[in-house]
Amino acid sequence: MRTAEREGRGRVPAHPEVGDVSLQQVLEALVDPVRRGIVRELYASDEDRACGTFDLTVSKSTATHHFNVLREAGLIRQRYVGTSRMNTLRRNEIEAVFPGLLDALLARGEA
Amino acid sequence: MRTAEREGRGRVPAHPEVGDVSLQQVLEALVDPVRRGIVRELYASDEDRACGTFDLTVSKSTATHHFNVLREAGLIRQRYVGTSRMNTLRRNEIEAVFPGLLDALLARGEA
DNA sequence: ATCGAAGTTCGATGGTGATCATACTTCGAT
DNA sequence: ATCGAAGTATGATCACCATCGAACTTCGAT
Repeated sequence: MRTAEREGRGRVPAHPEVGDVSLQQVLEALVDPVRRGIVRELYASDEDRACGTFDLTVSKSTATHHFNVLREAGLIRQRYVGTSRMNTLRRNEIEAVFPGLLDALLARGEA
Repeated sequence: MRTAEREGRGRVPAHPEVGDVSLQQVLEALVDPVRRGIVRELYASDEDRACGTFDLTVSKSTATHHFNVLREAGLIRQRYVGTSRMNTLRRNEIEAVFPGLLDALLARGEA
């Protein structure tokens, strides 16, 4: 198999199993308001979203950093489509491992 | 009224309304594993607990700092009894403002 | 009135993480 | 084959925060 490891540009980035991620890591990911904003947008839209389509207040390189942190915490799944990197919330997996967490964090309209 | 402001040593420390605390502040309080351990013990015991009775891995001065952070985030209530400072979880108030949050964070046996 | 127990206060320190600019890569479109 | 758009990599900077020790305060008990 050759194509399985590639999709778009470069290697497919590492996506841990949500069950292998510690609560500590998840909280460290979600304590940042920019990242919580990303998760909130994904939670609301329920569609693939390219990194560039988010309403972010930080530079592109910082945005890349935040998306990486979210992916490594098992919160989002990323894949390439052309030059765009599409993002989805791993909602069901998160709910299975951390039941109620996303709802509790996103319930209020807060950033 | 004179005694209302005093109870045990010094002034009664400031306890914000939970509704006035931002989710950001609550998360910043709960992202620290030592503080989450304190909350977990309070959640399990459901009784007043003196600071010194907790199973903490840090020095006394650091412990004081952590309890202060939790109080200022609206998560615990503190009062003096003799030289001891007793702590309770503000469970109902937290549940009213951030429903499901404590359960989601403390569900797993994780620190 | 003394002593110890329980916390507090006060700097100092060290590590971590968010941020940015710059340079670079990769892809699609022309 | 070139160009621009979308992101990535890298290195630097900066602020914040957890941590500690040492000195201090306050209270109850003797």
